[in-house]
Amino acid sequence: MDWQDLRHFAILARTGSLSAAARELDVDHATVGRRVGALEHALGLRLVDRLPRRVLLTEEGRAVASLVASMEQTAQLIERRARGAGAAAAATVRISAPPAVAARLVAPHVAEFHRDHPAITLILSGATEMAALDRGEADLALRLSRPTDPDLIVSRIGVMHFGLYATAEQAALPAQHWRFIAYDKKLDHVPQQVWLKSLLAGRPVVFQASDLFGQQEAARAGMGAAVLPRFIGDADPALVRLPTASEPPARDLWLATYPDLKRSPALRRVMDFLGRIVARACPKRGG
Amino acid sequence: MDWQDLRHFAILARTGSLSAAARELDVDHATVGRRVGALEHALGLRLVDRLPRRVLLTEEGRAVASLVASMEQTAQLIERRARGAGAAAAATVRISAPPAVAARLVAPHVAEFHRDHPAITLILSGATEMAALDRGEADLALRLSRPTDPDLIVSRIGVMHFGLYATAEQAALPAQHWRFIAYDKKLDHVPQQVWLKSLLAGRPVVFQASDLFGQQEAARAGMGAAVLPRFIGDADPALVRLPTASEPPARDLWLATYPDLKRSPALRRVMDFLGRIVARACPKRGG
DNA sequence: CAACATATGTGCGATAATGCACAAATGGAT
DNA sequence: ATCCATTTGTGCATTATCGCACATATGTTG
Repeated sequence: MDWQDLRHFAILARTGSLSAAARELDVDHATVGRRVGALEHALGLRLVDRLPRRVLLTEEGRAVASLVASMEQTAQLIERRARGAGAAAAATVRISAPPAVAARLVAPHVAEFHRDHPAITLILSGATEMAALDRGEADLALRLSRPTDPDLIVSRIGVMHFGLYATAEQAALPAQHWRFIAYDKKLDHVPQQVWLKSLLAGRPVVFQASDLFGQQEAARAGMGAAVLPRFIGDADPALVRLPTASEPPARDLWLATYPDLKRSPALRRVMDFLGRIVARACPKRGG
Repeated sequence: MDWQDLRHFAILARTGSLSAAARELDVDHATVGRRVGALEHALGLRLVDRLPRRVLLTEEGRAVASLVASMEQTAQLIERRARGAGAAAAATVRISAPPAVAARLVAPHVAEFHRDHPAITLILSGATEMAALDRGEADLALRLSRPTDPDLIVSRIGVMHFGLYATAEQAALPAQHWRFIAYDKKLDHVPQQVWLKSLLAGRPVVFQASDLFGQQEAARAGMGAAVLPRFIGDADPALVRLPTASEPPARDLWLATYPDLKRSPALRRVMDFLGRIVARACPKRGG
């Protein structure tokens, strides 16, 4: 007797129709019908009378349904216990992410994570090298380039979109008077920098900063226009997004960890949390 | 969460190894491994530590195992209740079979059936027409020709083998002195009769009977050789089987009933019983 | 009374699960 | 110390299951 057949029957007994049970189980109504038929065959009993638009339980069906309901309660207990086992586990999880992502994307949400998982301590550090995982300095790494180490479990969890931002005052100037803020030369290969250079059209870079925060602060001070991730630029009330002649770049966000670490319930909770906030701030589709 | 994964885990928890659980479930050890792995993934927990020659439950595994044990008990209760529902059902089941099959194949075993299912009353009648089902005179029909009514559920449950039988005294006579016992002319189309006629080679039919019993009694009385089903001829100590120039015929045994009748637990019990005794007396292979 | 939404039933192709065969490792027996 | 029986793990071919599309029927609504 296949217990999954019992599960389908339990849901059918509760909902009264193959279609409703199918929706709850997220399978096809045909599957529910076949599964319950298989159960009837295995038990040698008729559990349901099939009518054109609903099913009725037979007397035997009601008897089995009351037994299988206790199995359903136990299964739900197992699932709750599994969730509890994860949440209750005291653990420390160390996250490494590019500084801007760490400070502006992750850090603002750690309070809500802590509220839901008080026993898990997060340690967040800003870094861009993959070595953070290798050196044992982090359990999870968020990165803008796909990690290539074959021993890592890697998943693409979002897309970072960019825009060009300045104060409203700067934005009101004629476009040929716009000034720009860039990274220094060692980051000339970075897609955002490449894009910024393509926009210059003879207009000057008046400030160079080695990190995004400096660029953002300079833009807020009216120095000029800077390329910022949308989740930063759109959230800053002092800045507006400028129109641009070409589409801004988009960069995938990757999450990497080691397989044995992934077995840890605490780490999985953190991965789920990062997946959710990245999905909100950096959706895979559209900007 | 797939309840069948839970079932595999329940057995693994009880037996301590993938191989032992596989034997109990009658599946491959690889299947048990995959199923338990799927459960671990669904729950986000590690339930077992896999060692080279055994598995150990983790602390979480022990917790889940104690919960799933109650599901196992409930499932066993459901199965026992299903068997009880079948066995306890008071019912009358009417069987129609060719007379020889009814009297010599089925009747000798009804005592054992009754012992196992005291609440089911069997009514056995000898008939060869399919109309017995149509007229509502029988619930189950055993037949030597495949029933063709599309509304019937039909299954081939055995093969009746035949032989030529006579007393040892008759058998000791020179073959050219052998005499034969046949059906009367109206059964000339029946395969056994066709075969018998093919064996005559100028030797006489000295007795004709309209039924098998008369033929068997005449053969026992030394009148000559008769074609009998093996399960009759081999079981008669007064008769021996004669060598023949050609292979005897074999006829399929078919069991037929109506679909709604088949849902009856009592009828299924009887069908199982008939299937077993026919399989023993008239196996599908070899003679 | 007609139309429509939703139910169950079924055949078939695609996908997932299983069994099989093999490899590697281990613990007990000799 | 060696050998053997039995374990777990894995790739691949085969088989079973599922989803999909369609048919039919029905109950509710306009």
